Amino acid sequence: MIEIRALDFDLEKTLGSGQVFHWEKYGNGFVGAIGENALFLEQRGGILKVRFGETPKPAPGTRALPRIVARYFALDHPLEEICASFPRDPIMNAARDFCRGLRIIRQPKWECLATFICSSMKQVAHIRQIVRALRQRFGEKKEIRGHEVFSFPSPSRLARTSESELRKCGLGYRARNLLETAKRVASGDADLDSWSALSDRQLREQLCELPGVGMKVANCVMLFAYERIAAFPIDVWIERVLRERYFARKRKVTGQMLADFVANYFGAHGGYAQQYLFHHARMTGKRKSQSHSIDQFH
DNA sequence: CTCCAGGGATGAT
DNA sequence: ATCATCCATGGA
Repeated sequence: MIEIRALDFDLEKTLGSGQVFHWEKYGNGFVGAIGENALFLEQRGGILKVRFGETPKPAPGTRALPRIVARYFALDHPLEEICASFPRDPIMNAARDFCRGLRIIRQPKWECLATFICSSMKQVAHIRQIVRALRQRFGEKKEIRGHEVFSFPSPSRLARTSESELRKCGLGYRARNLLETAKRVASGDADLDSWSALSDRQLREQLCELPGVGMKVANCVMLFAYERIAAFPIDVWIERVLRERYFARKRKVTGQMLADFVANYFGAHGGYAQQYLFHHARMTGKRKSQSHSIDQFH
């Protein structure tokens, strides 16, 4: 068990804000995995307590684990500075107050890309279910505190499944996109790591060539896996916020107008602003705000 | 039961 | 460039 100082950080908000989908509530904390490392996490004030499971042979040293956790949760991001850069308006102010301590996670690239290919036209609860099924069927089993945790399956593992096997995970028509993208990544045709060197525009262009990846998913992957914190995904929730709050009673607002507006208005840390607006809207929305919490184990 | 979801691809204006 | 339609699935 190790302890990490984590100031200006809210574990529950960060894990429950719809950027990652596999962490499960467990007691006063969460069980899940960072890459191949199965973990139990629990926050007590400014301290993040971490227990790790029995890992196979090449276990990262206990020296390396705190850094892996701190990097994953982006504890190095200057959150005060980022929040101070948000525009001052009633909507943004409310979201900023509500989401204090929420950080944009640095996700493994393939895991992030694959899960957001699965996310299209799915509620967060459905995505969690799909991701759980993919991990259980094709991932590697780990154990933490007597509980099974599965790593996310590699591109090559998914590349040698079939569309019908993937459909058994509840993927529907997304199965083909996930399979084809897995093949491109596994073959090296799409080299996700090398894309880190690309400009935002070039990276977005490469991502959008993958089947099942359009502007929204590309922006999610850029924001959640490539540290492009200006990337501003516009989903149905954000679009509703923009149209109802920022473009109130205006007609003929095109998608391009929304994209241009957010790029100029929310600025260099727009991705953070977007995540705060998204989480705030989803948690306080008038429509069905009951039981959005992460599923409890029993 | 109905409604709708962290959309994308395609084809018609 | 913008819009219409279809695509499966299952929680709420």
